[in-house]
Amino acid sequence: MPRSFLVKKHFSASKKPNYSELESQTVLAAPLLYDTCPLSVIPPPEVLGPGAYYPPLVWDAGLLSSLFPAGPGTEAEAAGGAAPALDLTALSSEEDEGKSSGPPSPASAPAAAERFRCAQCAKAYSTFAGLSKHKQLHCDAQTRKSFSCKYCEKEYVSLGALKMHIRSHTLPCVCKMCGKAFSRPWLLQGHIRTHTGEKPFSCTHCNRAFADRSNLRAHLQTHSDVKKYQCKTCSRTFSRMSLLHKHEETGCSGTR
DNA sequence: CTGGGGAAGGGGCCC
DNA sequence: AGGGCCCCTTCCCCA
Repeated sequence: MPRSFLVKKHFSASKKPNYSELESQTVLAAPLLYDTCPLSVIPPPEVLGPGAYYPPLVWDAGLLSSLFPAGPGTEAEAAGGAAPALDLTALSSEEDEGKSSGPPSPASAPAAAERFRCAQCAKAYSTFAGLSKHKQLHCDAQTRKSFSCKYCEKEYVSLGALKMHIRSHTLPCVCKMCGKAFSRPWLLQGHIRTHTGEKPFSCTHCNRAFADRSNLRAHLQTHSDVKKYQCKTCSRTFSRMSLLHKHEETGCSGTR
């Protein structure tokens, strides 16, 4: 399971997840002002999973210092494993899947892009911030106490990570034109383009314009004879991974 | 049925 | 540390 689309299609009545609880909250009941999107929505305590918490940790101002007693990024504390391990292996493996932009192989020689390496899983990062976030979201979560989301089974080691996740439930960024809500401001920006018709990303081959850069990137594949995604069986190439998956699922004949 | 476009979600990285 | 952007990925719909 590569990803869980926690807030997917909640505006479709037929496929709407159980967000009755969320919809009763002030975040979504607020005026539909996309330009007043609260960028740092701190969920009220009742939003967070009560049973899954370690109460003294939750809203304590000294929380982070308690999580990182020796300062963030200390390899020793990461490898210490003093706290009881949590079964977040599924989450970790999920996160590692399909990340072609991930760090280089741990086996390779140290390089500029590998200056910061996770002591637990050996993943390397070019910046300390990258390593720090990785540890907070994944590896440290296996050895530290965690913050659990009330709405789903996800657990995070830091309040910041949990806050970011909870936004996918609270959807603080609301479009004032249609009322649709999003977890992040830039998602809302992209959505607003569907109203304004703005398409800032143009194809240099056919001048077709797109509102989303990723969609342009996918479109560019259609201009290429040899496309990015190739079937290992028949060598046929596809412009999108989803098309390759379809091809494989329907049974590659091995020809063509 | 297949390919392509539109829309959206989430993690990683940079500032 | 947090915000914003980038990138990848997925799902849905339509021609």
